[in-house]
Amino acid sequence: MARARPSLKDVAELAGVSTATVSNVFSQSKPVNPKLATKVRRAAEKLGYSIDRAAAQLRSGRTRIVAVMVPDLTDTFFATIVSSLETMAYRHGYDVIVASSQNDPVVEKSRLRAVLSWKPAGLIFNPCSEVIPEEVRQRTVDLPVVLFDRVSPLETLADTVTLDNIDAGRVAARHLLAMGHRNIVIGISQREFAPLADRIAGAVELISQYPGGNAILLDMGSDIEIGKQAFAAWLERNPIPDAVIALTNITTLGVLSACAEHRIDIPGKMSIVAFDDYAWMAARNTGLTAIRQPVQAMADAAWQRLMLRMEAKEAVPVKPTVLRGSLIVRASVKDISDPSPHAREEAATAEGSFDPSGTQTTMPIKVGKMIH
Amino acid sequence: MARARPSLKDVAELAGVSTATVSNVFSQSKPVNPKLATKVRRAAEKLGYSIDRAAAQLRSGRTRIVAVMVPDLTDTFFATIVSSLETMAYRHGYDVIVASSQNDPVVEKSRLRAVLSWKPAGLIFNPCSEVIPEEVRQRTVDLPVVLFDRVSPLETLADTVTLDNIDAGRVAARHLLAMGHRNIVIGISQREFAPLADRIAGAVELISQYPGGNAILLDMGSDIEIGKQAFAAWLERNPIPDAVIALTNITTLGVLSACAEHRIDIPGKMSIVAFDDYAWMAARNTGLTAIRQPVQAMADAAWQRLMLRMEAKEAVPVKPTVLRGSLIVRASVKDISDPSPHAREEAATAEGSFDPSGTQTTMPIKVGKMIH
DNA sequence: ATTAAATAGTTAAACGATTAAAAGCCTGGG
DNA sequence: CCCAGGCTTTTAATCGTTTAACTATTTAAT
Repeated sequence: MARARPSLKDVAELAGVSTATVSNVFSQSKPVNPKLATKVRRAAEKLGYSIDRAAAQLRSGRTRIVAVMVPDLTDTFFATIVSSLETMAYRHGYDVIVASSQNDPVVEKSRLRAVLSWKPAGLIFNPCSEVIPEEVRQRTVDLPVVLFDRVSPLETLADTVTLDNIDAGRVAARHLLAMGHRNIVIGISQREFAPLADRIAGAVELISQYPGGNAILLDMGSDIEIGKQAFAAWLERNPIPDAVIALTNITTLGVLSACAEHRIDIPGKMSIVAFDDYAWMAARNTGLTAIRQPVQAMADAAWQRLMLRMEAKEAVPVKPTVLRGSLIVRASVKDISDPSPHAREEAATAEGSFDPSGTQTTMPIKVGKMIH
Repeated sequence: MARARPSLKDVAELAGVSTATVSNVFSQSKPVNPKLATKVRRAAEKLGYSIDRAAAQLRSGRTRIVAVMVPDLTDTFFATIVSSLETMAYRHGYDVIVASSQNDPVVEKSRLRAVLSWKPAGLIFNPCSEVIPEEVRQRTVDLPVVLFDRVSPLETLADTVTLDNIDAGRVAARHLLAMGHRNIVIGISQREFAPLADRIAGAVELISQYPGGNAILLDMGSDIEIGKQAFAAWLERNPIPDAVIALTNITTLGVLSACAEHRIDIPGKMSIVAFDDYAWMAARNTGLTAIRQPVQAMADAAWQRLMLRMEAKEAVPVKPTVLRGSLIVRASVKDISDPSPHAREEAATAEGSFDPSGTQTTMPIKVGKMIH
């Protein structure tokens, strides 16, 4: 009973064919007589045969592995992406190797080398900083790569899949402006990251060209506690703003903490629109109005591009995919516009529609005021 | 420049030694003269040599892979565990293959087979249901396995790492009782899961033997929306309870949603203690009092046991590890005890201390009332 | 001085698949 | 009837390590 694991040879013997035929049955790289094929399959079944990855890989030099690197698995956004990718990969016969860079470029480099040493068939890479490491740049020619999330859609190094962050910034700002808000703080964690820079650009553009609009950029760091203190410190030296746009989950939590501590009523005294839509945002007395990223669509797009490249015979031209976010209106933005008959804009809520034109130009930034 | 990847042989040639020696230098399975060793290493460096996993594995039959299976990567609790395991594994020269069963036993089985086909050196398994699949049971003899979280500490099949859920249930109940609460709803997602069963046991035990104590078990399903409706429905047919113990993140969110919708003030009209400590729980006007699992310690313990087994020469006896949770007191529990001089209990906040005695007995359950 | 034991390094045979190249086997046209 | 050409199947080499078995060298013990 406790016999050694059966090999191709055993199957071949039992089926009365050569090992090559058995191999062809499983890899379907060459056609095999259906009669023989079933015989082989039956034999394999009987022996409980399953292919040996190591041997197959050694000989063929290929793998069915895709490597996925994210800045932080702990963040639900990334975890959801990974989970979704895992499902799709599995469905297509690939296995996923995940690595998290813990938001540290040094760790990123070393983990990257580790996952690349698996000789994956493809790489889905979400850089933790604004610079794409050399290891990826080099491999971009011989390895299917798709860059994800923390990259500019203008990046030409490889396929990219990103949110339309400029639009997202605009949507947040437009909503706030339409509701009568003028003094708007933009809570930032890492100003350099492409998505954040774009969100800022989009929001600032609209706010600063609106009569009386005043966009205030506030760096809150990449830690909730620090963000809370930064926001609290700012509040001490300034009047409460009409609203804040929290550009990330971290900043949202920072702002919320500070407001809770300083007893600032939301949306009574101050409104807020958050980024990313988490379950807890709805389970509050005042649900958080937020811009939702089409997580599923983003994962789909990334996988689709990667597959295309992995399975393609010839070179595939680089293409950026930019997806629209959607505004989820809940209760954290108060309407303080004067009741005169304004044209009140509708909240755009078309979830995750593909943007067919993959092109995008960066908008000029006008900053109303800047605080460090 | 674009030469083929160098092999052991190339390194051996350049260093002027045999391939066996080079192999020994890298695998350190046999001692080699330090002088030679450095020569080999230098040669390897020069060629940019790195070992070929597939070949090594094919020949040796061993891997440096550990498989990790969780019910849902999307859940921060599991994601944190995975992330932590990944770090530790990497540090010890192992690679991690993650798979999520999406809380579906069928998916679990198939993903399990997939990860096992990697011939991992170890498996950290967090079942998605209360039954441990056959695939794992069988392998438990020849494969280092540690069972995690959703298992009973009484399980003898393999090492287990769990929260002391009975104690956690007691701690929640004790806190509530001490604050004067008597009618306590226990919000449950999946009654069968060992951790929840134990939390229930612990809480019910204390509540029901307390004078006037009344524990009400309420099934809220494993979905926030459903949980919200279940709780709301219950509220319509019953007076608002003094407090609720939400046994999982899902139930917490469900209760919170229902309360928000029905304008039930927390903790004014009703108190709540949650399980698991997420960042958003602190960033509220009334921070959530919750029982925190020592996530890091749990991951550490799991890894430590697995390592022990993977590296051990002889059989290692099965050992359960049970870790204590800690009560994080914030603002969601109101003190409604009468002001007579009671002995007010201290909140136990010793985070993640190891419980040296790995044994545990299940407490008798007395249910005050039961509602479906 | 002799030999046994210990140590270090080498040789060469695997491991289990894939895949060129060779070999069979048909089919149909001349 | 023969042979070209298109299938399908087989043969056998090969991928890059590890490792058992062997050889050579040193050390220790008598």
